[in-house]
Amino acid sequence: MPVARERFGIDSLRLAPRLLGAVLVSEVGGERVAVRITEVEAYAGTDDPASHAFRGPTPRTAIMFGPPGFLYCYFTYGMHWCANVVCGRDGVASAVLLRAGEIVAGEAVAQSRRPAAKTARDLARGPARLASALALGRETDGADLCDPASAVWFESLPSRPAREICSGPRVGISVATDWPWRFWLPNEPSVSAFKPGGRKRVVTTGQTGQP
DNA sequence: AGGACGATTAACT
DNA sequence: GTTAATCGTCCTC
Repeated sequence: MPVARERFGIDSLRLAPRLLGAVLVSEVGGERVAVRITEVEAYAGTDDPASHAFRGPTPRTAIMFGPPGFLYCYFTYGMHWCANVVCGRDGVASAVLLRAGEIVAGEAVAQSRRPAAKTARDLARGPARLASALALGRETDGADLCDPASAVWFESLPSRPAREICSGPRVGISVATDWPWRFWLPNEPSVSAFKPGGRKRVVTTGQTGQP
């Protein structure tokens, strides 16, 4: 059973830490793959210069301005797809980029989709790799994560953030680089290496955000 | 109509 | 550490 839509109806900064440890499942082409999310980034729509939604809705970003609980997939660098969870209330373009995870089911399928992956931890280490392992792309853009018949859904979503969470600047952006809106679980092999844009690591113990 | 660039990855030196 | 690959999207003319 998918997670109820109202669970996604919160701001990206509050949803992002809760997505750490969540299990996302995709069933595309009859093949099922599940991933435990270990790294995410929050994007705040029209308030966030790094967000695709910053300059208002376009055909590509329209899904982010709608109700929560949908998948926003976008194509980048001429060859890769990345996937976001649309959150926040209807009309507010809030979303969380899924940056990395650990494959917990369908590893052989994931490996067949990611032939370049040398080890299991590389299967979903990075946003485009995660999308590729789960076959998220043009076909799943706009997928309703809360529809029981959907090809993509969350099997679990922690009601509280993990006990220990790290945060730091987001990766691969050129604006708002000092906003610590990237979140990851410590000691996870699937979390991509830190890249230019920030060297600091802020360890948060205890719970993050509001209940 | 044209062009710059990107929420990246893999394969190099 | 560096760089090619590759094309949809969006901005400018």
